[in-house]
Amino acid sequence: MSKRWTQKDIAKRAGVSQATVSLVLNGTPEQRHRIPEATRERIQKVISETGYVADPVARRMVKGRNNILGVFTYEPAFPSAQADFFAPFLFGIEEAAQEAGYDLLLMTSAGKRANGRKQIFSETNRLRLADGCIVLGREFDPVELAKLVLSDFPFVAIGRRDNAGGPVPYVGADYAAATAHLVERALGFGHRHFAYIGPDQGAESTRDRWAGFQTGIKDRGQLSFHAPAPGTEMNALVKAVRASGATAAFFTELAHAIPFRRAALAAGLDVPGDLSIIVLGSHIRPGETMTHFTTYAVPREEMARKATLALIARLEGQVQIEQTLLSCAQIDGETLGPIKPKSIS
Amino acid sequence: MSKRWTQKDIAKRAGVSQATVSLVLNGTPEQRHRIPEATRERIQKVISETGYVADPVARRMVKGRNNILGVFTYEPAFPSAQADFFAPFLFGIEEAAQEAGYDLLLMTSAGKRANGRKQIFSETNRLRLADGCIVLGREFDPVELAKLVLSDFPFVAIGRRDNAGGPVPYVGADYAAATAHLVERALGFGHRHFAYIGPDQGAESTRDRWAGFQTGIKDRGQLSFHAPAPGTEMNALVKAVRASGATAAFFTELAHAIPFRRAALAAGLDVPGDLSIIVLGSHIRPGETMTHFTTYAVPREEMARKATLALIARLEGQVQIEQTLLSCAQIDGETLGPIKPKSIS
DNA sequence: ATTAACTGCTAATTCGTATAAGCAGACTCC
DNA sequence: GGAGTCTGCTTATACGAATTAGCAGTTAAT
Repeated sequence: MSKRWTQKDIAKRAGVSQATVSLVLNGTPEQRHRIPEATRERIQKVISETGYVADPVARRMVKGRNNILGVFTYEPAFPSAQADFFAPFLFGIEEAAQEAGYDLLLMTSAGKRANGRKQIFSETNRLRLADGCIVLGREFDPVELAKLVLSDFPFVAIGRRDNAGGPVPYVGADYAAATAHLVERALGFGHRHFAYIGPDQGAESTRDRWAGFQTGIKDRGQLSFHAPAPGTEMNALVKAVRASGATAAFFTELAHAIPFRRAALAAGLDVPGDLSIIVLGSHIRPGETMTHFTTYAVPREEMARKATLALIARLEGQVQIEQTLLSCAQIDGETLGPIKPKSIS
Repeated sequence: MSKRWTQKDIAKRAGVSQATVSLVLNGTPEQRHRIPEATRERIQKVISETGYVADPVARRMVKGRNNILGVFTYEPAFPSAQADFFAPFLFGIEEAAQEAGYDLLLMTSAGKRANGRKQIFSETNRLRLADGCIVLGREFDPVELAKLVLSDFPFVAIGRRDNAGGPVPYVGADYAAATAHLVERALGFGHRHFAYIGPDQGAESTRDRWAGFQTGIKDRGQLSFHAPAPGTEMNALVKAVRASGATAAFFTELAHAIPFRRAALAAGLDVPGDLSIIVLGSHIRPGETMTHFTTYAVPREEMARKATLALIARLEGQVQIEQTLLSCAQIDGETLGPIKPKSIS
């Protein structure tokens, strides 16, 4: 059990003052130059004997900087259910942070309030241990976000965020454009009647998808069916969609599209011949389903990397607030195609 | 841009001294009792007006504790290739830390030396920001580990570790027992001649597997073929294994077993009828290969959770060093079975 | 011979908070 | 009416390193 050495201890053992030790360790070249080789060596010897390492906390007190990026996730990040959603973000953040020489502080324990959600601002808030932070999560509390914007604490959100008492710096995915593009393709295949299974309000990403869908349709097609969430009965949903006359169904959740397709096939329908299925981004690994749905890929790692770089840029002097949307790669899949002639009623 | 408020600022605005503010915030009930309601309210009002939050760094300077667990990974954790290996550990750590109210400091940027590996002890080492740490990685540098053991810094390793100038606290997987058990099953199916494709030395986990294999075989079977690493030519490897007379091939890497099986099938062999294939744990998702190999599951999340709890126990007073091995669940798979009669030469 | 510059350090202060010690005034008690 | 207690604070110090200012003693320059 070696004790925890301080500079004072080192100084005593080397027969110098604490300040000298500090100078040897961190002095500018000119300052160092004024300390003769012999003294420096003596101090270094004591340091390596003792294994002394400067206390980063004290260091940060003086310097005001830590080279630590905080990562705050609104939803608990790790319960494995969420893992596939959060992991790519974490990986991206980690990669960028590592390259820039920052460590990551995962604020997993942050205060929770009555409703079970975490909050950034609480008495036990340790955000400030970090130099800045990345904020991550599907839905943000607008009040907290506004507070964060007001504070001088540098942060960047992953995912587009509405203004919250000021512009929010973010790096997001361009759900709107990607969704509109899928609609465009469906139109190209002759589809005119659409179903949309998923919410049209809530988090920004949700609204962006809806908005992109609307834009895509414009006056060239029409929404025949809309359900914010699928009922428990997929067969009923398939029937309802068919009854509406829709030939292409857009899902916000892959998790819903999978059983829907299964039910459609079971009902003797051809996908996409009778009914096209389009998924608006997702976080389930493609490998886990056999079917290749037509969708787009949300560039999560890239978003995280860019967000981290943007945060670091802010920390290192950039004042301007960045708002970036990255485009999503289209994934062709096999669930969107032209309508089989006989299928047109 | 609100400035960064300190207790001094709050005190000034409330017309009291800094100490009073601190007392209101953290005083014992008796101390608080001595400050009248009116003053307390005045201070609280200023605090909520300004959004003041105590600087966790200064706090930690005084209190010496941080409620932060460091996570040090020897290999870079995230480049996606490694992701499937590290992610379960991280998830387990996160879960346990969150429950206990600790934040996580991922020391991703830790010093790298010439050979590209990271090291714990470097001048920029920020380990001490955390109260203790989890050390993670396939191979540890024994010198560093010894230093860590000698220092008074509390840590727990994930994965069994040899003594390093003293017992190393760890939570590991019982590779030896799990491997021995697989051999046992192979023996039960009548196999007597074995091939082992994988190293017999290196990291502890590697040696444990090899040791378990040896124990399993004892004098009831024999090692007919051994290659520390498969050559690039799988067809050649299949031939060599067959030529040796081995009927069951043990692989330390799923990544090698997959092409090996493919080559075996291509050569007209039946798996497991002619040749059984056994994998000794792996970190590739089962979903990513169609074949269900006979193997065992390394309980990574569980290991991480237990290690985190052990670390917290140490931080909170437990002196005794824990060394725990968790058993691995057997996965039956379909690549181990009895030898087809006609296959016996 | 005086000033200037250089050498080799040290003393003192700072960062923001927690906390022990203490002080002045009011009140109580015998 | 003096001691003792309680109230409502304040002052001072510590935590560990970084940093600025500066102090002796020596050497060089004019």
